[in-house]
Amino acid sequence: MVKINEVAKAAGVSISTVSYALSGKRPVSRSTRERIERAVDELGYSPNAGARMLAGRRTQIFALTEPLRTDTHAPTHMSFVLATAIAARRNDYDILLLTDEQARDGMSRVAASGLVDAILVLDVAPDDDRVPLARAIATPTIFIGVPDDSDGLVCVDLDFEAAARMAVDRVADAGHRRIGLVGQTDIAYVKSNFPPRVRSAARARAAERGMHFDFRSSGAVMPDLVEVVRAALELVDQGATALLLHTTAEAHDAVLAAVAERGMSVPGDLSVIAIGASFDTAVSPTPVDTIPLVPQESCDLAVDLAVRSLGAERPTPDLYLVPPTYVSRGTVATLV
Amino acid sequence: MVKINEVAKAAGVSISTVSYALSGKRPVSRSTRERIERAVDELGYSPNAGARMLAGRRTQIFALTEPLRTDTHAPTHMSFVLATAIAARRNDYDILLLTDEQARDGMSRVAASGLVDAILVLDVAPDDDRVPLARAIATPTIFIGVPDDSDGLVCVDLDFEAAARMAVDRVADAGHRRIGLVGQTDIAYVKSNFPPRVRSAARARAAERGMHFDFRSSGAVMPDLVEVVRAALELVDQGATALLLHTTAEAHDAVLAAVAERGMSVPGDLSVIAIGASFDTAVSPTPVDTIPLVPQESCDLAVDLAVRSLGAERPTPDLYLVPPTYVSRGTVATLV
DNA sequence: TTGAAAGCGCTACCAG
DNA sequence: CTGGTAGCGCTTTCAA
Repeated sequence: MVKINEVAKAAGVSISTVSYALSGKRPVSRSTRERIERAVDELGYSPNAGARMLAGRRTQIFALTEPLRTDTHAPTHMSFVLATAIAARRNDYDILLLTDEQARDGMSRVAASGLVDAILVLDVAPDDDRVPLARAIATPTIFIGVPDDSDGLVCVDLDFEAAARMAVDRVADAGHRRIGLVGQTDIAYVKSNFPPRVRSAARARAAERGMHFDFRSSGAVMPDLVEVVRAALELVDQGATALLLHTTAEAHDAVLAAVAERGMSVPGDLSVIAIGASFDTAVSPTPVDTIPLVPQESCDLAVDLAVRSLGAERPTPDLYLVPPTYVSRGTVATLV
Repeated sequence: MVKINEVAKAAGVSISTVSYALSGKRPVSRSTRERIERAVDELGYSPNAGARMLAGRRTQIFALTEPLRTDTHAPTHMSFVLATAIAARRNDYDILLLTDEQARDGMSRVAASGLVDAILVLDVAPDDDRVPLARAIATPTIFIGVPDDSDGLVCVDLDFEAAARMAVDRVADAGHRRIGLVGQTDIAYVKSNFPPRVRSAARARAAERGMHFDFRSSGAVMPDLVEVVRAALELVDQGATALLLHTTAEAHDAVLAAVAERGMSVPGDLSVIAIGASFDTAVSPTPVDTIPLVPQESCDLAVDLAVRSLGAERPTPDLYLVPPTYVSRGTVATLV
C-alpha cells in the first residue's frame, strides 16, 4: 500500500503539495500538478481512508438505514438502494448499509464513532422510531420519505399528494364523474408513509371536483392478484369510468388483463392512470398514463442535501418535495 | 464527541488502560475495568472510527459487491444482502455497499485505500470480471457463488450439485423412471453460476440411475408464468411422473395450481421436489418437499471465512460448499 | 497490573 | 506557488 510520502518523493515535491494537488484546496502550478498526477498513477496511490478520516474530519461515507421488512416490495426497494449508491458515488461518497435492528442501534453507533458524515433514511414509517433518534444525534440525517411528525427534519420525497391531485384533475378535466383508486396492501397504509397520503389527497380532490370516489386495496399484507382484480372490477361495476392505480407492476398487468378479458377497451370503456409507479409502465402489455416515482430523482436530491449539510449553511429542516410529472400514453378518454 | 482521554480522566486511569480494557487484549483488574465501563456508559463514549483504522490497522468494515443487474431476482438478492449484513454485525463488522460499475472500480478503490478489511462478492457470474481483480488485490476476497474458473479463490455456496443429485436419487429410489426439471430463465444459464450446475448434475445422475430426464426453462429473461406452466405440463404430458422445480415462488405456485386444475393430485399423480429455493415453500398453497438454499448459512460461512482471512492462517483457497438438506413434506410418492 | 509515549498517514495551518 | 510540521484519536510497544 503506497503512501503519500512516496508520491511526494517520486514527484520531487513536499507531502503537503501532494495533498493540496489532490484535494484542489490550494492552487498548484500546472507542471507540478501534472508531475504529481503521473506519480499517483504510476504508483497506484490511493489515500489511506483511516488517515483521511482522522486528519480531515470527513469520512466520505454515508450510512443508509433500511429496515428490510418482509412486507416491503423488494424490487422497488432495490431501485432506491441502487439510486442512492449511484448518487453517493457521484459525490465521491460510499454507502454503509444499516439493516434491520441495526437501523436504530446502527444509527447511534455510526454517529457516535464518526464513521459516517451523514445518514440517509429509507423506507420511512409514519411513526418511524428513527425520527426521535435523528433529532438526538449530531450527524446530519436525511429522510427519503415523510413520517407523520417531520418537525425539524430534512425530508425528501415525490410530492405524492400533488401526484394524486394531478391524476384526479386529469380525469376530472376529461369529464369523468366516478373514479376508483386501487391502492397498495392494507398493511402499507399503516407501515408506510406515502400510501395514505395518496389516498387522502385523491379523495379530497375528488370531493372538491364533485366526483364520486371509491378505494380498494391490493390485499392484506402481500399483493394478492386475485384480490386486486376483484377489487378493480368491483369499482368498475359500481360505475367508475376511470381507475387510478397505485400498486405493483404485477397487479397493474393483472387488472389490465382482466379488463381486456371482459371485452372492455382502454381508454374506450375505461380510463387508467398509474400513480407513483417506480417500475416502467411502458413495457407493460398495455402502457398506461403514469405519474411516476423516479427513485433517482429523490435520491439525487437526498444526497445533495446530505452533502450540503456538511457545508457552511445546513439546509433548513423542511419537506423537499419533487414535483410530479405527467407522462401521457393515451389511456385517458374524454367523456362528452 | 467524547474521546478516550476524557474516559481515562473520568476513570482515573491512563489512556492505554482504557484501550486495553475495551479491547480485552491485555488483562485489566476487575475493579479498574468496572470503573472504566461505568465512565464509558456515562459519557457515551464510542471510539473514533478513523483513529481506530489508522492506529489499529483494522477497519471493521467488509465491502459487499453486487452488480444489481435488472435480471436478478430482487427478493432472493435482498435475502442475501440482509443475511450478509446480519452475519457481519455478529462479528462486529459493518457492510459497505459496492453496486454496479462500482463493483469493479469500487473493489480496487476500497482495496487500495484500505477502507475495508475484506470483500464479499455476491451474484457471481460464470465469467465474472471480479475474479481476475480478486487475484490482483491484497484484500482478502470471498465469493458467495462459484465462477467457472475458481482457481486460487475462496468460494462459498450451497452444494447445488449435491442438492440436484439428492433430488434425483430421492425420486429414483421411489421408483420413478421419467423426471422433468423446470429450471430458471434462459439468461440465468448464461449469466449465473448455479443454474447450469443444477441442470448438469441432475441430468448426469438421472443417466446414472437409468432414468429419462428432460429440462424446460422458465422463460427467456424474466420468469414467464404462462411459459412455465406450459413447460411443466409438457413434461407431464411426455410421461414425467416427478417434477424437480428450480424456479421462483410465483412459478412454483403457478405450476402447482395448473396441475391441480387438471385434476391431478400431488403426490398421487405427480411427485414434486423444489431444489435450491430460498423462499419458504411451506407457506405455498401446496407445501412441497424441498432442498432449500438458506442464505444465512452461506453468508455466515462467508463472513466466518472473511474474519479468518485476517487472522494468522488464512483459509486455503477452495470451494467451501454447504451440504444440502432434504425437507420432506410428503410430495414424493413411491411407485410400485 | 498499569503508564508513557511512539507512531499510524494524512490534512491544514503557519511560514516563506 | 511551495515546504515544514503540528496534530487528528487511537493502538501497541517498551518500561515499570
